[in-house]
Amino acid sequence: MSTNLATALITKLTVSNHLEGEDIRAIQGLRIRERHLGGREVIVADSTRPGECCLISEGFAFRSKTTSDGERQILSIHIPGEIPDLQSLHLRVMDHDLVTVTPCTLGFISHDELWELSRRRPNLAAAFWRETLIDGAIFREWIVNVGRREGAPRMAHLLVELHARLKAIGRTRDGEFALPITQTDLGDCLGLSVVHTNRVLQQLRKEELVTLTRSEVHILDHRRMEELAGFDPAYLHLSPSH
Amino acid sequence: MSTNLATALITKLTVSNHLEGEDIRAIQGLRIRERHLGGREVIVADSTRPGECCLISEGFAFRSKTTSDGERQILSIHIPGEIPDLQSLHLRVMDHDLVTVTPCTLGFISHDELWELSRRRPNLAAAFWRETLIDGAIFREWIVNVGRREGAPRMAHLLVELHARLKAIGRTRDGEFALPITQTDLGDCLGLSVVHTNRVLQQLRKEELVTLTRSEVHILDHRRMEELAGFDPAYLHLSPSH
DNA sequence: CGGACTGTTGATTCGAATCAAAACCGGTGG
DNA sequence: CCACCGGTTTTGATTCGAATCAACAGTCCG
Repeated sequence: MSTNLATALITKLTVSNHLEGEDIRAIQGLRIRERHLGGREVIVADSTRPGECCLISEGFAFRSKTTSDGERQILSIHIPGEIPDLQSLHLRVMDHDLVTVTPCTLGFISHDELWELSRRRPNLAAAFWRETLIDGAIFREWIVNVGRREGAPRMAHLLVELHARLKAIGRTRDGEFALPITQTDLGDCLGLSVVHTNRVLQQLRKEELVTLTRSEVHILDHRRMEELAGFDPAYLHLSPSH
Repeated sequence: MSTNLATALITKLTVSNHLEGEDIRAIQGLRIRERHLGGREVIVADSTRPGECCLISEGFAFRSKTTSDGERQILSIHIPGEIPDLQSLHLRVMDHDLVTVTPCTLGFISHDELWELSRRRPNLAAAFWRETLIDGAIFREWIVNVGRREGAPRMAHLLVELHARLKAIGRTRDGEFALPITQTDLGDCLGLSVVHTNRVLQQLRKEELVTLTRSEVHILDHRRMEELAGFDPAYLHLSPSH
C-alpha cells in the first residue's frame, strides 16, 4: 500500500537525478509506514533524535526555528516527494522543527532501512546526498532573499521559486498552483510582519502580477514576476546533468 | 608537501566525525595541489563547472551571491580545514562565488580523487556528507539571523558563531581570534549597510561586549554576547555523536 | 607623499514594525 | 438557519530601525 508513497519519491528524485531500473525497484521495495496528519501538526520537533525520516506524499510542510524571544522563522517549504528531515540520517539531533502546513499523507522510513538502501544502491546514496545539497542551495538563495531584497521582490521570489519546484513535479497548471498557506506563514518565510506581508500582496495584486487566495496562487505575468524577483533558477539544479 | 593541507582537513573533520586510522592514512595519501592566493581573489566563480574541490589550509574565504541589481550577500565564512565547494562534487554548476578574504593557502583535490576516496572509505564519504549537512544547518541559522534578529543581536550572533567554530579547531585564545575582515564584509554577511554595521559595532563596543579591530576580534563578555544573540550552539553539531 | 580603501559622523529619508481596530470568513452548535 | 467564535485579512496611524546621502578622518601601501 506504500506504492503512492514510493511513487512520489521516485517522481521527485527523477527531477534532479538519473535513476536506474534497479534503483526504482529498490525504492518500491522500501518498508514505508504511512501516516496521516492534520494541518499545523509537528512532525519532528527541535532537539529530538528521530530514528526515521519523513517522506511527504501529499500536502505541504515546513521547517522552522523559533528565536529566544519567540519569533518564528520558516526555513523552507516542502512539497510532495521530498524528505525534509533526510539530514537526520547524519545529524542525529534536530536543530529545528518540521511541521505540516496542510493535512498531509506522510511515509516514515527507518534510518536503518535508508542506510541499508544506500549501501546496496550507491547511486541512490548519491541521489539522496544530492537532494540535501539542493536543499542547501535553496537555503543560500533564501539568505539572499531575506538579506538583500525588499518586500515585493522578496515575495515574488518565493512565489516564483515555489512555482518552479511544483512545476517540476507536475503540480502546476499554467501558472496556477495550490498553496494553502496563511499570510502569517508567508511573512515568517520572508522575515516580514503579517501587516507588511498583506500590503506587499496587495501591491502585487494591484500590478496584476499574481492573484492569491487562501488556497491558490496564480502567477499572472511570469516574465514580470521573474524580473521583479531577480529570479535565476540555476540554484534549483532541476536538471540531473547540472 | 601536502602534509599541512591534509592535517588541516583531518583536524576539521575530527571535530564532528569519528575517523579511523585508515581514514587518516587515506587522507594523507591524497594528491593535493597546493596554491597560494592573495586577499579578495575569486577561487571559484558562479556559473562555472569546477573539476576539483578547494580545501582551505590557511586563511579565510567566503561564499557570496550578487543579486540582479548588484547587491552582494555573503552566504558563509569558511575557516581552515573546510572544503567550501564540496557540493560541486554533486552539483556540477556553481550557483555562487567562492572568494578569499585574506591571503590563503589552498589545496585543490580533483573530483575523481574524492570519488575514489569515498568509494574506498565509506566512513569518509559519510563524514563529507555530514560536513555538507552542517553547512546547511549553518545556512538555516543565517536565515533566522538575517530574517528575525535586529542589528546588534545579529552581529553578536555572527561573532559568537565564528568564535565557536574557530575554538573547535584550536584557533582562539581566550575569547580572541584573528578575523581580518572589513565592515563592508560584515555588513554583507548580515544584510546591513556599512554605515549601520559601523554603528552596531560601536554599540557593542560601548556596552563592552567586544573589541574589534581590522584584524582581531575579542569577545569580552561571552555570557552577555550569547544572551544578546540568542545563541544556541546545537546547530553547529560540533560533537561527532550529535 | 599621494591615492585608495576603510572607518566614522551627521542629516535625512524610507521601508517595515508596531499598535489598534475593523471587516471577513469558515466552521460550530444551539 | 442564524448567532457566535476564533482565526485571518485588511485598514489607518504612528514609531522605529536601517538605508541613503554626503562629508570627512584614518590607515595602509606603493
